[in-house]
Amino acid sequence: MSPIPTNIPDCTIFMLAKAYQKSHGRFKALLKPYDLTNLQHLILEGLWYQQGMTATELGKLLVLDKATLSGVLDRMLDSGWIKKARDPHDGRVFRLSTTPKAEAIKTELIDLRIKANEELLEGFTAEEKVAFKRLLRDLT
Amino acid sequence: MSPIPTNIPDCTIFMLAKAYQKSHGRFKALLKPYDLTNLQHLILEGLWYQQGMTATELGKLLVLDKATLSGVLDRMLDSGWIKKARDPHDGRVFRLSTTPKAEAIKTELIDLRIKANEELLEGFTAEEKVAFKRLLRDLT
DNA sequence: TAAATATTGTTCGTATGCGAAGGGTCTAAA
DNA sequence: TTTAGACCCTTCGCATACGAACAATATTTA
Repeated sequence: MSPIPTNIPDCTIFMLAKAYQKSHGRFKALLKPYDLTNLQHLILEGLWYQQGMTATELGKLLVLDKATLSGVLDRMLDSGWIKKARDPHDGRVFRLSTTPKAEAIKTELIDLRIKANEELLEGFTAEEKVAFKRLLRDLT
Repeated sequence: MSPIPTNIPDCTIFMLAKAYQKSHGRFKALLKPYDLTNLQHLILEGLWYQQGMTATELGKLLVLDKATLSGVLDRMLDSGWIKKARDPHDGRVFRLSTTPKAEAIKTELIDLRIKANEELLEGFTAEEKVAFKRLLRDLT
């Protein structure tokens, strides 16, 4: 990852995009051995947070478009990470949950995410970490 | 844009993704009247910073993959925002520059970008703005 | 100079990401 | 109970994003 030139116009949107790009790329590399994409990992974490959600609920939790979810859920179904089950009370809905294949590496993946976050912020002091996370949250 | 739930695991990568998603979406809406995407706008700003760059140089400045650039540059050529000219000294290279169509709204677009950045950070104090931008830059 | 290597840009494959349209299902109003 | 509206999911279209392979061109090396 190249460093960003310093004499360009002041643009927080751009800095945000590049900070995201960098953190995404690093975590992507960490996930590669597991044959998981960042989005697929995020969906697993979402289901570990709450099993049995519908796609709409999952989309609200993760702030993702349902059109984006539709495709990735299919691929995760094919690759055996998640299950879909029709809701007996609502024929429109699928209930989503993880499979044993996902459960088998659950703690490993969560540790990996924690470590990736720590590495991302390793250059910050404890105060800077707190401040940065608070400001980031205020942005959303 | 839905607010992010507060009781999920602490994940800066996710917060960064959502902050980027939000700023990207807002600026996207501002750019829509001009028939420009965020990436196309970014490329125009890059060329306004320095005209005559090659695609590789532009990619280094904006931290973008050459494969990503190849497609968007073609579309911007077709829609008349930029020009390509072969370098007389290096047959592999195209020199990129903006067209009069882009120059005609240059100040308007730069003002729009400045305004979008101000709106993004409008909830922050002056000190918070400085701190956030510094921490963001340190991340990259 | 000739061959090996490096650089530039394109193309392909795969995976997001989202707006819009559409079909199936549920709910509520008439 | 019929039906209009709301809700859920899928599909399509378009635009990123990037790794890998590739052709054309430069540069370096033997």
